[in-house]
Amino acid sequence: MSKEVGTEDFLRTIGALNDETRLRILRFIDLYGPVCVCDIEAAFGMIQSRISRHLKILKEAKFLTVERRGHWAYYAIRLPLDKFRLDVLKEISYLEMNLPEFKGCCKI
Amino acid sequence: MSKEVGTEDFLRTIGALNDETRLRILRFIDLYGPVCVCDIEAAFGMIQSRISRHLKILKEAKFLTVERRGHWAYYAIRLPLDKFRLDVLKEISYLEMNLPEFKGCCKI
DNA sequence: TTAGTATATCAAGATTTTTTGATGCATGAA
DNA sequence: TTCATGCATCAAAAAATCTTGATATACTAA
Repeated sequence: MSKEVGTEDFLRTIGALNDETRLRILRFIDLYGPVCVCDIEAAFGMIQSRISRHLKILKEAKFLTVERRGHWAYYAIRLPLDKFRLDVLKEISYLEMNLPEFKGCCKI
Repeated sequence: MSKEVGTEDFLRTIGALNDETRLRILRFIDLYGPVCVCDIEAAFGMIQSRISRHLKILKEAKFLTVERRGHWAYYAIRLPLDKFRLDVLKEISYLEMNLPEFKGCCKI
């Protein structure tokens, strides 16, 4: 961040973090690298539209990027990440949260 | 932060930041040192119950402390601030926000 | 005591956000 | 083509948050 100008971007970033599900998804992706939506869906036991929405919010807040490959959309931590978002990710890594296991679900 | 355990504290911290008015109040207090509620009320042109509520949220998120002196309650940045909250305050200091002027309103 | 001021809190309405289920759009296989 | 799958998006209900006005508390001065 830092070179951003208005409060709007900052609020979008903060708003993206203001939800426990999104924190868990963010940490999950941070840990398990690029994953597709169905991986998250399966791991978290949540319906697809819900996951999809949270991913969109995290993407718009510039924490994530998507890359589409065939059927699948792979979400990953956006690189490079600015200092503030890195600080946030580190802070999240310290949190005691119950994260689901990762088991790849996509048959590629 | 960092030594905090659950996501609850983190979410309280993030939630406190997830409001433009609170960002402005936080920056205002960061700039103008300990101020009383009526100072903020006067500067921001908002009613007292609204300011009071936001101050409470910022205090519960450990950004602020209160010290009561006679009629007045002086709010200040909590010291010492942990690294994450310091990072946040610095990030907020970069934001282009329109902050009201400070004019002490309390006749002590 | 009484009155006035600064602040906190409550309840109700307004606004925003989250969740769900339905639908639509691609892609790739048959 | 046709069909199934992965994902995005929409609308409506549910839940959370913000704002306001009213009221309560606590302190001070007269």
